[in-house]
Amino acid sequence: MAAATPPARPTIRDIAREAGVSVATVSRVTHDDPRVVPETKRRVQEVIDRLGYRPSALGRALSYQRTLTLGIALPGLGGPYFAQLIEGAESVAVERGVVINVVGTHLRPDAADAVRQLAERTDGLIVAGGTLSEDDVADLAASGRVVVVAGDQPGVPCVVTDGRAAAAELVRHLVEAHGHRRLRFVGEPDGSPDTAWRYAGFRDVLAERGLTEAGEPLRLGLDVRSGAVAARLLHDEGVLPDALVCGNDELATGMLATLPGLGHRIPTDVAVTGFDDQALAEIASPRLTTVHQPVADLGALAAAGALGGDLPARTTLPTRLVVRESCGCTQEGAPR
Amino acid sequence: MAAATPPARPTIRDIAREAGVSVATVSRVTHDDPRVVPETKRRVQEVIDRLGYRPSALGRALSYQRTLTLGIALPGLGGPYFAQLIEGAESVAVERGVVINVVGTHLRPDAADAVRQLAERTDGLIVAGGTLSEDDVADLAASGRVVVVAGDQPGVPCVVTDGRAAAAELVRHLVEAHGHRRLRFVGEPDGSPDTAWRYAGFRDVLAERGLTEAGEPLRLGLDVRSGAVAARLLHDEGVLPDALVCGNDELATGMLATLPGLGHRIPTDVAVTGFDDQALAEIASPRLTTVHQPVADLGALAAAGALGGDLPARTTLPTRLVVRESCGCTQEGAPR
DNA sequence: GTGTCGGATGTAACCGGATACATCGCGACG
DNA sequence: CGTCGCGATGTATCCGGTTACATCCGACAC
Repeated sequence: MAAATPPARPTIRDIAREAGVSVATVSRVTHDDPRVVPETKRRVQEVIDRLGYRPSALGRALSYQRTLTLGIALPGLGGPYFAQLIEGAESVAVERGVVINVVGTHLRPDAADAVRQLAERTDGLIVAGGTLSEDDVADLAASGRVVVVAGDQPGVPCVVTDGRAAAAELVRHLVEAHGHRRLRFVGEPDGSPDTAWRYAGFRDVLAERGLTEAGEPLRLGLDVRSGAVAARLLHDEGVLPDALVCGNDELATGMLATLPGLGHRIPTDVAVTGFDDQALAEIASPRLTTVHQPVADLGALAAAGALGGDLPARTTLPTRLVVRESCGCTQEGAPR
Repeated sequence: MAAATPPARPTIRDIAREAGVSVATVSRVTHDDPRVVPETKRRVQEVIDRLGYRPSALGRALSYQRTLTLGIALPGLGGPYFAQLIEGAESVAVERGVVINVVGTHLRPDAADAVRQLAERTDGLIVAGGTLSEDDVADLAASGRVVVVAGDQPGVPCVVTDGRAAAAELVRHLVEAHGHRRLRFVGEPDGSPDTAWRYAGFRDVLAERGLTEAGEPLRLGLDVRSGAVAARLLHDEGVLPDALVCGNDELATGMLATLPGLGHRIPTDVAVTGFDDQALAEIASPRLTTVHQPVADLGALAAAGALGGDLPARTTLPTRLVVRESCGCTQEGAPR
């Protein structure tokens, strides 16, 4: 039997020696350089195939001074929001022959370090809002790396949606179309800049209408489970507000799933709204009134910026209010 | 005014020159080598700080022949399953001072290539089942890379759960405890090995009991939206089976959300089961009967294997049947 | 005074590629 | 027949680190 060869990866010099040519010629063959005469090319290619040679990405990167990689740093990998962001970025990356590397930081005590590591191995970096402190991002940008923030940060190119205005539009719908006056926000404004802006928009409208919040924001995470927790919390408080404005769709879905079991009908007893317009929102019952965000477009734009170079300091993409039934509108779109 | 220095990253040689020492000394300082005399160390450190020098990860990796990075290749980044897998892996990675890089391939025409690229830059690789063809994985492993498959593949170290046995246990519950005889599988068995095993377990029990499938598998994706589609499809067929065995929780949740609206009560008219026991399963209404998988443990084990080295050819982690209400059991856990 | 030893630091090679420039060989042309 | 030009290939250097080994120097012992 053939002795199992220790699978040491051959280097370009191994190939050169074995094929009786110079490393330059091997490199030319791997780059399809037309200057190599067919016969030589064939011979080299044969050796490459036989030895299973593949140029080391590391060596290449060092020499090119480019890694052909785009980095994306996110707080966590859960949730459709980030998946969509990545998809958007991926579409651009594929076009440019670049591969995407993602890191999630929310489990890491050394988040900033992990991202720096990533930055080190990529040509450009997309940092999602809330992944790092502003200082860390600024630091990164200052160290000569191309950084784009999907979210909000002065001094660094950003791609954003106007969450504040979007939330305001949503809340205005609740107030104007449905006459709700006792509104409560669900989500942790201090948890992420996005949530903070949404909360700000929420408060804008209350102020505008001379309303007061029906209680402190319910400071919970942005996941389904937190929605269930929030529902129980509210139920235990006794009296529910007219409407619950949730930080995102998952949170809202958790409430949608839990409130009816506690005897609160939606939207009759209480209206619920989401944010993001994810797949869930359309499936939920009642279907969720929410704000559509062009998340994939954000990702694509950020990717183009991070790879291409010049992006204006700030690009704002439009959102769209999606009125379904959880706010109290009918299937046909009429209020109540 | 100081002319804005072009933010070119200083190299180790820049530091050496500026500090009046050799590159070896600089390297020693960055490694906290005790052989450097304090005074020298201080001087070098000062220059490092002043110029903002950070050793290039690329250069280091090339020299070390290690990247201190663990790669994870997944089909897509959506869905809680993969998020959990990554979390499990991350816990191990953090311990070992290794950073994780993730790539998703489902949007890439050149999936195998993208993963190879990743392999190139990492010390070990976790490939989720269904990400690549078996050939591609074998190829990768053959090229001297440490590869662990989270899923099923002969010839490569695997960490798995026994999806076939788990599915069988689930289906047996439907048949024995609830007396369901007309069962239908929802999901695309050819779509991923996991789904294939689950379908196999499903068929095992049917065969065992002399039952026949109540129709072909509904070959759909594993997401919420597909569940909604499946529900409509079934409704349009007219007569529903006794029980729907779904490929995962998301699919099941989609059905849970859609069937009632079409006039089918769950579990009275039709039982529905999921797979994976994700957060959704507990929140859904009715709460979803499903199979708990130790996904994070899988991730952790795979990471340990990919980083540490020797993992047995195949490690199987136990699953647990989680009986809730969507199968027809009552809250208290009694059948019907 | 000289030999020895050890600690601090420097020199140079190496990791795996890419590539500017040098070299070589050959046909064409004056 | 010498030379020029050009196409094919080789040589050597660089990318940014690490590190085995060499070197230098002062202290100490004899």
